[in-house]
Amino acid sequence: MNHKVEDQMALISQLYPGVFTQMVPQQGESKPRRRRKKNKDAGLSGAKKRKLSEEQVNLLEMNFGSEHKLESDRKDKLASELGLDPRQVAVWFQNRRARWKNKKLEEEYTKLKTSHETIVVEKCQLES
DNA sequence: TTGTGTTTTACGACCTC
DNA sequence: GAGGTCGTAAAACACAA
Repeated sequence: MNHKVEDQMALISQLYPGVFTQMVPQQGESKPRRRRKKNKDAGLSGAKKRKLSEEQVNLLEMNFGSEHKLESDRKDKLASELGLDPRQVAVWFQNRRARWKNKKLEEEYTKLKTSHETIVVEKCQLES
């Protein structure tokens, strides 16, 4: 899929070793993850995966805007407001945090890349 | 159409507190 | 143990050819 973030982190850590050591634990010899069983959620009685409505997403976004983490109470309240399973709300927040983190990473990468390019230009000017 | 790339929803494995 | 991240499967969607 999308390897942009990995590329960015590779470049950043090349330029600034140690920057991501806390965010990116070394997974060098990562263990193989087990494949998920297909359509295990028989709880939904064969229901297909459904996109959330615009209204639901809007309310979730509003809540995410005010607080990125979700206490049990707030999760249950939100879920009943949205007519969703609390588990769906929790998953939505997990995925939203992941997207937010990627976005931040991308911004950070752009900033670092720009400043790196500026420095390279300055260096060339000084050398010439 | 349909083949293909991207986004979204959902879950398993593992980690942390 | 509950709830977090990470990696990824699979459905949904967008869209060029």
